[in-house]
Amino acid sequence: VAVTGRTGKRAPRQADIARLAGVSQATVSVVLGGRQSVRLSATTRQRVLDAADELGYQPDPVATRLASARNNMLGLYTFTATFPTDVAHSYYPILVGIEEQAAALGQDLVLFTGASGGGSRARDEAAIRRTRIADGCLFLGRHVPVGPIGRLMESAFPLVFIGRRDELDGRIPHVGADYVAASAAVVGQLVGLGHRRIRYLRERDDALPSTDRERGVLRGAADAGLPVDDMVVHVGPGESCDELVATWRTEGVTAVVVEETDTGAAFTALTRALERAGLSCPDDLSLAVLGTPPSSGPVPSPVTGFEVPRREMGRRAVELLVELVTADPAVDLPVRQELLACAPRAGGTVGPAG
Amino acid sequence: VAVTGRTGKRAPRQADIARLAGVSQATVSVVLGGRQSVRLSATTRQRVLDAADELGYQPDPVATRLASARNNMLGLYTFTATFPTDVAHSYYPILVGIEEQAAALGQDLVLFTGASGGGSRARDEAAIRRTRIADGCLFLGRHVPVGPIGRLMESAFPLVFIGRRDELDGRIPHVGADYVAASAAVVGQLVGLGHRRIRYLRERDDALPSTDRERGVLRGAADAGLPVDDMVVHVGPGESCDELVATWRTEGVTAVVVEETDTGAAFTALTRALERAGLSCPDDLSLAVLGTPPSSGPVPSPVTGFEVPRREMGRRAVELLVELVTADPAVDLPVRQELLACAPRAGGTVGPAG
DNA sequence: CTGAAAGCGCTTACAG
DNA sequence: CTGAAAGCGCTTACAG
Repeated sequence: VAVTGRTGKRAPRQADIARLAGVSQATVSVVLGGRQSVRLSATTRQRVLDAADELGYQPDPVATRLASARNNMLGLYTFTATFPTDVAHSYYPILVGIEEQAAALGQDLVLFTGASGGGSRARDEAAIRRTRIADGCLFLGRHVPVGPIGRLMESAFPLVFIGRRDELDGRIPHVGADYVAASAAVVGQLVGLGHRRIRYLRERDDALPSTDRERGVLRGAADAGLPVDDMVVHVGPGESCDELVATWRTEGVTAVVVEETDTGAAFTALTRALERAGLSCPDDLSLAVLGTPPSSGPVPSPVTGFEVPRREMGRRAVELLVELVTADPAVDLPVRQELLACAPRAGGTVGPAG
Repeated sequence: VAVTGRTGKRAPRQADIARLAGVSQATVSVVLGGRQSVRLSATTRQRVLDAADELGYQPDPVATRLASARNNMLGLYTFTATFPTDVAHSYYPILVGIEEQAAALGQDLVLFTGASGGGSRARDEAAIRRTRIADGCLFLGRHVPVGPIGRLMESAFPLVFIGRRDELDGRIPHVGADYVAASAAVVGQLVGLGHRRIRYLRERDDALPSTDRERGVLRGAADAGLPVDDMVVHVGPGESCDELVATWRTEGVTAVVVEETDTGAAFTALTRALERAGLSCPDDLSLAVLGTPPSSGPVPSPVTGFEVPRREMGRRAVELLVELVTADPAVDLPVRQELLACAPRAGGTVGPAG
């Protein structure tokens, strides 16, 4: 009844193989599926294999998936454009890691672009629901639409977030970076060099990567017995840091730690202000950045701080997702959540306290 | 009989809506599919819509696809890793364009990583066959496996190559760059500045982007009445250009045009040799490059030449592919092949002939 | 105007 | 050891 939809030669199906080999279509499925649970005579098996080979058979992944088997496709859902034009430096290494590991594990990747439209709630819901076409899905973005994601998790659809998440009672599987430890270590390093008056500059946007870094900084300061009350300073989008820098000079601040985000706004604002004030690092002020700045601009490169292991995060997320996908659905796995260490970057912008 | 395969709450199906609205599942399909060919009473339609809304229905993309409708998924098959670590500069803008346009047209993207394995013929065949999971597929790479691609085309599977192709009797749909015209224009520019002794340096690997550039260079030279016999010079991978540069000096060569490829090998070899020889551009020698070099290295930036419109190629390829996918299969479209113009880049490495 | 049926190409219990 | 049947969740002619 249904129409082929296209002219041209049809791709061979299991039914074609069955006809050629003189067996039933179900037998073909068993042979090609490589299921040992069912035992077939070697000759039957070989006849099927030969017929499949002769016809150049390739299974239809859509049908395979609908029949509840696996697809070998992993989804990647980004809450913004997957290939950002201006923040390529941030996502790209993650994508490289994802593709690398997906290829290694024989998984194709579905990029769900639905989110890019910046759509309504209903569109988001539909877009997220659509990830089901894959065996499982990776999610990447600063914020989580808890409704749709919760429903996906309820239905036991395998998913892994890239970046730590604490929504949904902390049950969201993820691979993140240990910003807390890395940030605390940066402060520890400064303290070790004799710095006592340290400021932490961050953007206003509250997302976990930001609050984790702040927690780390405060922990590092507290561990060293430093006063913490006036340590954290915010800078809004588009704001200048000129006044802040001037204030710090009068306060005797010797080191500044700055947040690094996708946009790099805080870092850029700070380095511009330092340049305008004619201050150089580390001579006039020690500077550390909690991540990898897009380019150090006026400040000597590399800037002291740490590396976010983006590529490894991508790779590891794929590994975890494949584990979830291939796991026996009967057994309940513990929620998979991992934080990867951030390697320190020595850099040249930190020196002993004056 | 079949098992759900997963624990957890099932997502609502059309059958659930039908039960709730008191209609048949097929009617639900008609309503939600928005088909005007079938006319339904407004009340029935509304009841179905309400029920769908109440259940939070989202169609199963896999089932939709299997039932021979469209999928809104476009494939992207690269004959190497999709996200190259070292040649990111070359593919990335294409990917950006692809994603941009795919998102604009509501298409998801399937990245087929099968090729990355560097597999056998059979693996290639399987990997390429697998692209059928999408409504159509984009192909990206220097070489074409004509067998599998030919079979795909025979079956009327919509596909578009990025980059000009002349295989399969020139019937492969593609979006390329007009290297011939752009390369001829570069030579024309040099001639206009009085250069008569010009050399063209290229790599040995023969692919269409290389031969098109060479054709353009030779055409530009021929149009200007320049002798063409000793114009083209090859450099192998890893070879130095030191001797070439020395020879050119004795031959009175005043301008060199160099090929630009993914690896940038020829350009890099040449600029290193120029540096070692202590030659500067454009004072000692005019230099033009047929593309956008990864970074100009020792040579002043930007280098005179042209821009490959990679992002536009990606965008346009998606547009063409969607046209093919949505075309009425009954009517035969002409083979879609387009060459995009390369914008000239003035640069600062070309001057009047000494 | 609406519903029952067949089919997309597979997998998987189940019956011989 | 092998085959017939049901089912995955849809779409689409076709019959009422």
